[in-house]
Amino acid sequence: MDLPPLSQAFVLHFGEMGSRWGINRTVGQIYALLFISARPLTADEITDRLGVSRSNVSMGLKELSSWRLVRLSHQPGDRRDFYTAPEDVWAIFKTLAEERQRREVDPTLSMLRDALLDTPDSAEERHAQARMREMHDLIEQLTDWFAEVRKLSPATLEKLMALGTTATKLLDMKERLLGSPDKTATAEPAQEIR
Amino acid sequence: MDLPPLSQAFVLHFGEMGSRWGINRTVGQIYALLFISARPLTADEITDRLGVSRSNVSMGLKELSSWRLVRLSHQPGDRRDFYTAPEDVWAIFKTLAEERQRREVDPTLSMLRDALLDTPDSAEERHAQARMREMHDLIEQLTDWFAEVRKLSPATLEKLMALGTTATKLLDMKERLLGSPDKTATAEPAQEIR
DNA sequence: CTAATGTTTCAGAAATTTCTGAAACCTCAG
DNA sequence: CTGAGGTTTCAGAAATTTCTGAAACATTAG
Repeated sequence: MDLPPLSQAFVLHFGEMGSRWGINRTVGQIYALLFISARPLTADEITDRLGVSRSNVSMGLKELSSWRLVRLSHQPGDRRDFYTAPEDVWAIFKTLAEERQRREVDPTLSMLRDALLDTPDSAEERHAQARMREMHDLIEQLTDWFAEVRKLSPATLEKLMALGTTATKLLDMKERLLGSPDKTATAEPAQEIR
Repeated sequence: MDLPPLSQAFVLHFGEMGSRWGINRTVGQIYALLFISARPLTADEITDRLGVSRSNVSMGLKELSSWRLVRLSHQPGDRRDFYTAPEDVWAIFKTLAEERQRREVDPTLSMLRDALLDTPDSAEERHAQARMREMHDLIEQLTDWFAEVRKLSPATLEKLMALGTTATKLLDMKERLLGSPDKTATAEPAQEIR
């Protein structure tokens, strides 16, 4: 690997973390390299800098494209493909969240939905199905919420996050202001913190 | 594998998804089985029901313990260990979020912090470091926010989530009500949606 | 102490995933 | 059409991860 120290540390770390993440070492390294690069890189440049095989890089880039984490660009008078990581770190995070949703959550949700349509044929199965319903409802709720959050602009999102602990106070405030709890407050008001 | 149809479908699905998740098939299956089980199970019962080796189950349970996703219990006059998945799906989700934070995010954050302390020795490295700072700041912000959110009671959390898109309106309301933006609104007010 | 009953560890077998080099495959300029 | 410049595919090699059975290691009842 042929990189200056800071960059090298970053790239190596992403390679290692890759495995905890479900992407492989090379893919992690390619992404890291693109992320910190000041300009678009060709597949060959990536190959040289990382010291892995050309085909490995080609597959890695394909994988990253399928995650929509790299963009392709071209330069006049050059027909090679140049790759970039998107500038906006917020956008990157959103993309990541969307893709993980699609790959890791949606299939489970759909399996659960199917399971909930079936008729359990024993007491045990009845209990199992009840648990599945709990899980399904939680996941669905989280999913919907994240989808809403992802729609917010970075600026709004930052404000919302900056609120942090204030969130509760804000909720209280809302309830006081709007008077009777609306559909958003169907949870039992007297419920204690568990 | 010796399970009624609904349960089997659930367990198999979790086994498969396991790989997308960074846990292995057996661990996924063990957890799924415990999750839908109406009563605590012994390691041997798990072994029989899943049809995998006893040692594999032992290791799987150890792994799940390290994730704090199973609890140990005992029954009078029996010295075997009985395992359960926590009842509360919200608690499960929180645990999962905390562990992933610890294993997947914290190491990166600490690497980034180190990198930001170094002095870049070229223009390229300077740019790389700037990108790392962007990433660091985003991750830190998200991390802090999630930590706050995790502190909320399930009830509050549900209310907050039920708000969904209303959040923005609520924010506006708050700013109107409280007049001048406080420390929670340091983001430039005029900033546009990108 | 010894048996019985239970759990964990570990080295190697099996399975899976990743990586490579070579060949196949574009696409376009001339 | 041809060949230069580029990318992708693919079968097998290499590496990693998972799984197993056997042995080691508790713990407690008698």
